[in-house]
Amino acid sequence: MSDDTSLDRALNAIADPTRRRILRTLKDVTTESKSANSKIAPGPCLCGGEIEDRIRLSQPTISHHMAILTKAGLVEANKQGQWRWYRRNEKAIRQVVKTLRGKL
Amino acid sequence: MSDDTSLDRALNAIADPTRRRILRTLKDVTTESKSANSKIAPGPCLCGGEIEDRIRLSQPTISHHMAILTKAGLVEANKQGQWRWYRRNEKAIRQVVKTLRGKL
DNA sequence: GTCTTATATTGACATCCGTCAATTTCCACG
DNA sequence: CGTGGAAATTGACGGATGTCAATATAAGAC
Repeated sequence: MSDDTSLDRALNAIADPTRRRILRTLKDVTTESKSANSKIAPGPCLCGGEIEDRIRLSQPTISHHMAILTKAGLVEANKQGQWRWYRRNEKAIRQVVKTLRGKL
Repeated sequence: MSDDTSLDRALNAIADPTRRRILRTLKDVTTESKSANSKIAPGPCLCGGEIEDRIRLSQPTISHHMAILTKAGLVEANKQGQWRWYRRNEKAIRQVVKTLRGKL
């Protein structure tokens, strides 16, 4: 996949406010140390339902956005049983900013 | 205008490939030292017609994109007679990258 | 197997967006 | 004035996009 397409996808993903909220939510959980109400809690991850709870949009909508963020490489998904744990791909996110600084 | 709206507008502007081409075209002219075929050439600027020539899209389309880029603050427009000279707003562009690094 | 829960997919809807042709506005110059 | 060129605006069109309800799929628990 060409680098241009990659930047395209990343920028498209980032341009949507809801998806930026999701990325931010995924980041906050890192320092938040999710405990009680968390369903399993394998580190700085959130599953779809938890994201749904925090973003307050329908489950299909969240699923849709997570697919876009994943395809853009900005988050990684880890399937574990019936859950999918989402984690930010910090390296990819930094790379977008870096590429932007050069290509803009 | 809120900072969030500002980032929103900037990201929206940047997310479109054509507008990124325009920004890049505007940057290239800086080192290109436009001479012969240039109509007036007041420094590192391009007028609408010149951008139209290089991007190869219709005049209304270019005008549309320039309005979006200008509203986002990424380019500045300087009206001079019947021409409008467009220049990159380097400070604003750097600011977007910086804000992104923090807010993403 | 059946039930329950988590996620994905489908289909529909309204809205937004990029593009162009046609027209209008603005402005310099005879 | 009027003419001509540059840019903005309008209107239309097709395509993409965000959202949800309904349904389907997957997978653990009983």
